[in-house]
Amino acid sequence: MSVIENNEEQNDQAGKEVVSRHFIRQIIDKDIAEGNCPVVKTRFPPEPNGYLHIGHAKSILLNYGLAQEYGGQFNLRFDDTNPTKEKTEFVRSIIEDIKWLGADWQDRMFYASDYFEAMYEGAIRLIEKGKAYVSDLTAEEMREYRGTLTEPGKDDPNRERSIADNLRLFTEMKEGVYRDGEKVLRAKIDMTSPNINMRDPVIYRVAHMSHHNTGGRWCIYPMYDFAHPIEDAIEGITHSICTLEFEDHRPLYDWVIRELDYRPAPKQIEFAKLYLTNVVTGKRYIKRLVEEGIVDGWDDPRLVSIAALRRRGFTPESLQLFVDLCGVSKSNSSVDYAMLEYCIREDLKLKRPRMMAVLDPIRLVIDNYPVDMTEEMVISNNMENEGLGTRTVPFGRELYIDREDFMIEPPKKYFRLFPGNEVRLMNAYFVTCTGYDTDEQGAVTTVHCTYDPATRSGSGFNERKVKGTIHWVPVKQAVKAEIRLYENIIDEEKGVYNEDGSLNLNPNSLTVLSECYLEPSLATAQAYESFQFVRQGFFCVDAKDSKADGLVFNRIVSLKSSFTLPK
RNA sequence: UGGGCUAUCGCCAAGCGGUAAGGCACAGGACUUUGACUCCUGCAUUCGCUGGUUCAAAUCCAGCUAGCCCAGCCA
Repeated sequence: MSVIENNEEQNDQAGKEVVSRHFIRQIIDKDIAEGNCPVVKTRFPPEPNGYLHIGHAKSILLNYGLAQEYGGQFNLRFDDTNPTKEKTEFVRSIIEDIKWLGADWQDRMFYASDYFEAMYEGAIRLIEKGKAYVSDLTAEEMREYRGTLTEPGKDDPNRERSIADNLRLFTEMKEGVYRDGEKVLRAKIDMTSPNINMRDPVIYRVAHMSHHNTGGRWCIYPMYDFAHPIEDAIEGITHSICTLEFEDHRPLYDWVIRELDYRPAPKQIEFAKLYLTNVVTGKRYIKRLVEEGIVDGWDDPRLVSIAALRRRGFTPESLQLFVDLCGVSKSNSSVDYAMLEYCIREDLKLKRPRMMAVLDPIRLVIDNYPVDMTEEMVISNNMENEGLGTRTVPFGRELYIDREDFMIEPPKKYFRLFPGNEVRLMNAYFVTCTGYDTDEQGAVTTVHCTYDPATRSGSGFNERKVKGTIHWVPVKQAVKAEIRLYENIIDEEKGVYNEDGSLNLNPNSLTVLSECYLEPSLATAQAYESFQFVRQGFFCVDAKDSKADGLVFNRIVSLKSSFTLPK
């Protein structure tokens, strides 16, 4: 007896989903267990110098998710310490994107520039401790003194300047006595360090420029390596999560925290960026695509900026699923786009109505159907989710069907319409093909059929079965629309880059179908609204180009298919 | 010829000394008013390589190899 019970218990254990804990969670678990961290505080610190893309989404959702999971706090902080690159336009778009993703910073949205005073005071303290000095070196000289990856650097001629002189000079820097580049403040660490970041890094520079947030109040600005740890410390961030390329900066991060005696010390943790295979995220490449008119903006549905994904029809939930499936680690990796496609299909599958739309129309005439008759077919919006209700679609003698659903001479295993074959018109009747018309070029224009009134959907007809079911739209009530089909903007066969560094573009990345017909209930579809078009894929109303009297849909993703026409 | 990091299935990724989770992709099959969904089934005798320690190694040690990052007054 006890053996059986024991087994059942083990089965229960095995049945529980084992969620593996990635390395960052393990670090936090340990910090909490050791009492180093009463509340977990994370942050997402974008520089407002561009649009967010899917890589940022991983970081946002990671930081926010961790705060949620541990009952802590998540801050949004604009890391705006370099006025030469930053614009308020980008803070606007970043806020919009993060909100849309669902990461909630509540009332904690900050600017690094809000802390300029504290940073300035920190710099003064460093100078007073003899840990920072003003340098007269030019940028070129600085580079020469720094040494190389394999050779140590040389001490700055100004390295032993007196504290009093440094204080005076730094104050003059702040007061605008010096031109851009004329003087900088350096941390005094170790010019022979094997880690180049520790070779007396510049921590303040002069820049006479208006800042998007502080305007003309400052003409000296702190460098990232000095500013970031201070920002984190001021906000009480416990775990400062960044990407791998900052690993070498951690000693400097820790140095700043230690020298300025910030407690408790925030901990920098690095993880691998998210890369998608055959996808471009580089700013300068996208800028070129926009300038050359190859895409219609940073939110072109073929791109992977958050705005583009939103416009294409991706949902926040699908991106959350995606980053969850990708995991968090320290190995550089590149995730298949197929994984993203899986996630959006998975999310939309039960949430969206399944409608009929004909992308490449030909006419189907039911010759034995009364000329003036119309039937109202009541159709379930989603057979797998009855909660989505029903709608009505008019059915008549003349319909549009997709060109692909008829062949004069079908290959083997083709079970759609061809002369003599019977198929089901989805949610309507069985029809049998009796003939077809062609134009002068021999292209099929109309397919002729007869229908069997006994076979109406829902009637319980059970005498015979058909192998094929095709979708249709009534000619008279159809809504005309434009549908845009997308492929990867990169030619996947050739890889992302040419030898000269240019992009390998796929000339077929956009296909515009201008004569598509939708069932009438789609006439009122609103921007960003999405649907399954049965047997074809998921589609979303384009927020930029769609009009009430000229609907435009983007194909988000096709349905999977194990059938391809032999060409 | 410096320093830092990484290496487990086609792609992600668990694993933390006790004998290779899971997902995506793919391939078969069942079901089907979406050639979809769902459901079954299959998919690493092996963990970059070579040695060593151990009763036992993907896990520990040593030595190699490969890839990524660093010489901004960018972040």
